[in-house]
Amino acid sequence: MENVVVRFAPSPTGVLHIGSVRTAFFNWLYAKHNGGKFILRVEDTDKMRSTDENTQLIFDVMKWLGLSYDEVFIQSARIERHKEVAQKLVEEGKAYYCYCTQEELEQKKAQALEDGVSYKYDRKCRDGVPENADSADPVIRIKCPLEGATSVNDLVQGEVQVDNGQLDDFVLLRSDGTPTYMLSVVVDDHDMGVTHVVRGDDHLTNTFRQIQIYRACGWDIPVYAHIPLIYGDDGTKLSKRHGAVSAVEYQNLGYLPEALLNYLLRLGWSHGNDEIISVEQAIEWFNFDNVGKSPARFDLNKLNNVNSHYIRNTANDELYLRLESFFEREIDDEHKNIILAGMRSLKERAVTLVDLAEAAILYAYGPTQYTEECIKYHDEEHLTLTGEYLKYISGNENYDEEALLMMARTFAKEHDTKLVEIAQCLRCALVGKLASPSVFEIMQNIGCTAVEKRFNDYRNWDGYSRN
RNA sequence: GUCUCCUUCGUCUAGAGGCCUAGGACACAGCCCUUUCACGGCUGCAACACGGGUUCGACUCCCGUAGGAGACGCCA
Repeated sequence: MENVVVRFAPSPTGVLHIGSVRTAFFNWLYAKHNGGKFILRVEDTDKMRSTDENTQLIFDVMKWLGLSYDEVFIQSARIERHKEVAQKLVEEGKAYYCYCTQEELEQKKAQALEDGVSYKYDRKCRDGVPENADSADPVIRIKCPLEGATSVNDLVQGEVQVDNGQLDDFVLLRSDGTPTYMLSVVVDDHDMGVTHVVRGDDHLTNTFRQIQIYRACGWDIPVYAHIPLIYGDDGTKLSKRHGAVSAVEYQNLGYLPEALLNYLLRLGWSHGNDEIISVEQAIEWFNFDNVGKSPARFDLNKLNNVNSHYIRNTANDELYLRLESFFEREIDDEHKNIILAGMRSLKERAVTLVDLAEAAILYAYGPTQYTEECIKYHDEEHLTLTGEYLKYISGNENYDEEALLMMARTFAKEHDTKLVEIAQCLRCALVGKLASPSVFEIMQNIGCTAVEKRFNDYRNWDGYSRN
């Protein structure tokens, strides 16, 4: 494939949607796979709804995900060019001024709805300016063919054909002189040399309109690939009511970019039975043949699974770096080292970076409260037994996990009890709940003094007044 | 309503006419491992929407039906 040029063209009228992220990723992969160019184009022609915050968010998310682009454009900077094309089409008789007022069109639309027929602009102004044209600011509409059919050979959807009778003379330039999306995309894609348009299949029907513009301008039509949308668990287009939909939300929820990308890739695309696919492998394998045509539902369980996999497989020091923004307190060097020492077993238990950060703080600093289940190990028997175990080991030189465990086993046997009784009581003291990495590992890492302090705190806990 | 698209376990999917007694992954259940929780290992549960063709043979090809989704803006 020579000189592939693709683009990701989000509009900053809302926060960057997770579905858009997948579109961006597929574009990026296709460019990388073919050694082509990837363009980021912010489509902000709707000035009323576009915001700088959302634009910034797009850049931030792309950076977070590592989706680098070769060029970046802000569409509104190109408005003059868009206008120029519209004007030229009018001069060539391929587009025309329409003086119909919005009220007039609203009325016709309402009428069509009442009659139960589908509304299409009636082309009133197509063959010349009507007598009573008093609208000061007309729009420019394209002259769509009245007969025949338009077809595309989509890389994902296959051959799709639509009767031109379905098309109406849509607006290219608004009455305030600004271009519509339909015009802007086509002009920009052409000017930027875009060879492949990869986007959500909600744009499929727009394609037939956009092709009319290409034809009117006499330009080459790009290759299209319309990928299915991501649905929510109820099978409809993923939206806010389904939960988190913006890319930053997932970042804040503690998902790793590589995990999110891996998950999104497998949603609708496959490579045999492969589930964990690195970005490098994805670049090598990606193609549109293996993109399914049917929409996929977003499944948080699977994302969680993939995320925990990537967390487990990230090196400890690297993981610590990623974790820093999730810590809810300052960490001094001493405690940082404790966390690093415990990272191997901590990361095995985490689903998100949020979980991991929380568990790490607990590990290094100890509990600030105890869960209800700790009451069970807060009776005289457990406290005495565990207290004696701590006394039993206090004089020992080897304060390491293995030795502590061995001594606990011996101690339990001597006192005719089970290891689990001591371990769980210790666990309550050390982290305030019944699930954690090995208590003996924690003891080794935080040291004898901290262990005794945590145990005393636990002993002094007034567990029974909590209820 | 009109147009377009879709339909394999609950979910993501493998499947290019015989390899299918339909495979994998997530989720779920059970067992093993085990100081808890996880991890890991094993086992189980669970699907070709329906009806017609074509064919010696159909999850795979064709046609219908049903269901679902998307698009129908001076939004993108």
